Amino acid sequence: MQKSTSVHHGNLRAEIITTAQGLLDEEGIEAIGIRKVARIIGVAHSAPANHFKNLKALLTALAAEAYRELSQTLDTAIDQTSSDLRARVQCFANAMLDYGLQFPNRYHLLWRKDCVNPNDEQLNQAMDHIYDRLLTVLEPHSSEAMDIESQAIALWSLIHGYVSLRLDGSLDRGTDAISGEDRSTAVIDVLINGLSGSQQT
Amino acid sequence: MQKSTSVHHGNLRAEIITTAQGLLDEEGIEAIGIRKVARIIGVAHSAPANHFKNLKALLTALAAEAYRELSQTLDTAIDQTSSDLRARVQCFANAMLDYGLQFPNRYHLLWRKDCVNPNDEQLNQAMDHIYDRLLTVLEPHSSEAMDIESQAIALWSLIHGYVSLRLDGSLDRGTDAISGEDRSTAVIDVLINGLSGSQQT
DNA sequence: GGATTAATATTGACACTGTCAATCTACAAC
DNA sequence: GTTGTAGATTGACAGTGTCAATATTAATCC
Repeated sequence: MQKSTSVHHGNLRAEIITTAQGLLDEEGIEAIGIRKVARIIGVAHSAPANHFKNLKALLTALAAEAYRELSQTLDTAIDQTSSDLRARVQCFANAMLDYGLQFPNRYHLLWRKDCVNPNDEQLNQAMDHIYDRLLTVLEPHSSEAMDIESQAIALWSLIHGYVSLRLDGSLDRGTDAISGEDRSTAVIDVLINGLSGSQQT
Repeated sequence: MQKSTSVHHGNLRAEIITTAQGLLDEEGIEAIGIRKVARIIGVAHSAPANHFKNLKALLTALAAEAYRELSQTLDTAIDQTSSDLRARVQCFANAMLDYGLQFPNRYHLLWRKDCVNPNDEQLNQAMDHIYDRLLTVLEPHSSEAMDIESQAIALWSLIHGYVSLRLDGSLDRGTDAISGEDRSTAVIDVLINGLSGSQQT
């Protein structure tokens, strides 16, 4: 019953991830360290090696978890949405922005390909899942005038770029005449107008 | 005449930056280290401390230099452009993408706010300069229907997001039916259509 | 139940790193 | 020629990730 008495506490792996997530959220990616996590948990400095062969492996696990969270957030955001293109896209974008604002460092980790094992299975399929959701948002629109892939990439780029810029304060420079929420819908609207717009040679 | 004989070689600061840039380009940001740079140059491990009090200070200098390079690239790209909005925007976006493709790690450093002193003077004014150039691209358009700030932010977000995704291979997933160059102009076109598009309530 | 085997935690070591303090060197100005 | 100072050196300290060898626990088989 009292696992903590035993030297093998059985769920060390989970505890490592939880602790590392805490460090990530509060101090950033670079604050995560194998020895630091072990020290916080109260275990030998090399105990985590049994569960993660590398620091990179640990960070990869964190990134995979973050991807799953984001996927789930997007899934629930989309399901409850209307059949209007503008509403669907705004909903998707808002979910993405909300996640970034709530967990800035987790969001950053998603794109730190240098911290993460690029061949990781879970990670790649989580990315694919998100991209599929993106297509789900656009597909009902399905204007034959413009290829849907370019539209998807444009939307994905715009949202990711906007969230990134928001998170690292690059947009706080100019005098923001309008509030953050209005700004984000306005920015997304610019692109939505383009989605329905006429194709040009 | 032969400075190398003297213990003070006089231009150590420049040599540090050059060496660090080399490491950045070839091995990435995390490969840069004070001691490593000193070892490569052939100087004591603590010699760089006279010119950069921190590793962060060194990285900040590198980022400032990268910002200046990008600014200059954008400047020359814009000057030789027509008065057509589409052409101007495509030109701006292409210059940005080209810089990212040529120096991926320098581009990444631009957005690594955790590596860099956020209060650095040169850095901030370089960022402002780029944003001004962005407005220069859009201003002649000046449709009163939509506020130019949202347009600028949308464009900036789209370009930055697209370049980022391209650089870390996130767009290599789907079957790219069209070539990279055509894809990028198509993606930008989606947004340009939105810039001229009708404003929606 | 008792011995064996596999999983997991510990300890110690190695080669790194950034940063600080104290020292030494060489040049410049007075 | 002496002095002052910017710049380079050396040494130390507290960290880090990773590996190898050891010890301990848990599970499996006879």
